Amino acid sequence: MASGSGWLCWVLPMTEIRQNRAPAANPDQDFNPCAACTVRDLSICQVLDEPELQRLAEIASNLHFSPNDPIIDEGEQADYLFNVTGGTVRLYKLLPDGRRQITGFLNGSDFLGIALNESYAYSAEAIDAVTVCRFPRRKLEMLLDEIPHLEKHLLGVSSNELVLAQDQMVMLGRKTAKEKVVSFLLSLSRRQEASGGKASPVSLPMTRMDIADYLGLTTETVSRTFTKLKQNQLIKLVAGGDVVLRDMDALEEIAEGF
Amino acid sequence: MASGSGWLCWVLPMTEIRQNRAPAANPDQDFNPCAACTVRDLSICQVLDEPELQRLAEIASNLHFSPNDPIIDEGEQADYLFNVTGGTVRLYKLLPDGRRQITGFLNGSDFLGIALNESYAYSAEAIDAVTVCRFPRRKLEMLLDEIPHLEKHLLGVSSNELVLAQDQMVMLGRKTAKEKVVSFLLSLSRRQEASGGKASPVSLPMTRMDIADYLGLTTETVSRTFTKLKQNQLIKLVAGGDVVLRDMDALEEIAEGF
DNA sequence: CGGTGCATTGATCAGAATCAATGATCGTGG
DNA sequence: CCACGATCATTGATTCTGATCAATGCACCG
Repeated sequence: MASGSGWLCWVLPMTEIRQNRAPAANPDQDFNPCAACTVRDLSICQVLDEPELQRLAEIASNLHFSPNDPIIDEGEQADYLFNVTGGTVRLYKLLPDGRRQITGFLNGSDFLGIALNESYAYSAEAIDAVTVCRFPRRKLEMLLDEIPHLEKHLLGVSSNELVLAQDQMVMLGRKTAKEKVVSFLLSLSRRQEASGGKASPVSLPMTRMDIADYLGLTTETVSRTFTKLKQNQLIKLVAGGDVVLRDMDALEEIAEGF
Repeated sequence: MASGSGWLCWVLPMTEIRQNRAPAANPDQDFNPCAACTVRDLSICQVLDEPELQRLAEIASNLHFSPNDPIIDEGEQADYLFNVTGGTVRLYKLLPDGRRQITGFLNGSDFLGIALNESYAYSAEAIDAVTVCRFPRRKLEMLLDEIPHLEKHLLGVSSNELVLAQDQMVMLGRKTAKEKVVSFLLSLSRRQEASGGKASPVSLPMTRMDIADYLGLTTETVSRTFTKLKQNQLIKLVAGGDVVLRDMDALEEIAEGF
């Protein structure tokens, strides 16, 4: 989910993060929307120079979605790739009887649709108000041929996702409910930090049901686990559904099963 | 998870082996190996022409491992990439208290090490007698720059792995023990077919413990589930630990949770 | 206000884990 | 060649974590 780490080499020139640009307003193709992009230096665009960015802008459109809007449907023809520029997205797969597994949450600067198959391997929905940058797949592929270091970067992103997927497997297959919930909170915390925020009040835009379907649990178990963590002074729930992590070290140990 | 499509071809050896860790690893005889490669047409070598193949052969070494030999260790410096050319490999991650999650089984033509940062994200061990083709990472990186379509192919392989990883998450998070075991047998079956074999007597080189650690179960539960499937005439255990799938359609339905 | 989601808490149940014993298979050495 | 030990698989008895069933609480919004 987190983009950024390189594969064969670190292609990322870690320019400092410019946080204060205004969000892209209603975008049209008559100016370069990337210039105003708030996640540009965190996303795949960080490896592009001005002319390249211009090329990309020409094939991109900005879209936004309201809570629970579908963004892509599993099995649907994969005509577009996306870059999330704001809000939070859930990716999931369903079993025929309705059981759901959420495979990841995306937010600002995450790339969506990297699976370059004919059809999408999972569904994606907006959790809150979401903005994305959308690229027609065919055009992006052509662009990739012209910008080899972009392709290399995508390979890095992809291989990083693979590492995260394996952590996720350990979590789903071998951790207890408590360890799962704590791991989840810590991963959100690290993610917030990585994108320039604070580690501690972790924001939880998703519902308990989303969390449960991500962790392979039920809402009740997630809720009970939160309650126990509160009782143990390890977390605190505050306004807006945010969670304060009160003892990072203790939480880290719990997450790894010590 | 049968880590997807194969990658680099069975390019061999000649370079002397700098044996840093792997036991029982001997270089093969020095003839041009690609000609005799059994997995070449299944691997990424299908996109290479003769000169390119030659370049690859020059940087490759052939190694083999005995059952339970370590191939790579999680956290170790990732100096090499591998292509499995024979036998079966288990990939796994451990929690500090020893709980193990197997994230995939690799065999002929599978690539090992694609999810790669500076250090390996998981450990790998030989399950049975394993042969691999090993590439120094630095040299392979240089080669990638010269062969762009190899890099593109790699992105495809990587994104395919991601799709498989997501199926694995559904399995671990939302399937019952029975569904897990049946899904596992079917994935092995499909894999055998894809590499030119028969769908039905599925060969199981790994132990019940390996299967359990792959499915997020215990050996006892795996064993009991096999027994129940036998009783229901859905499978039959035959000599050599092979499993006959007696009713594909019924098994497919069970695996998807209908 | 009253309704509609969502979250929390409680009581009970069930599926898989754990604890424990027995069987089967295989490799080794006497 | 057989006996022994070691490893792995199977089966049984019991426990326990997390699921299920059910009710209540809470906040937001028309």
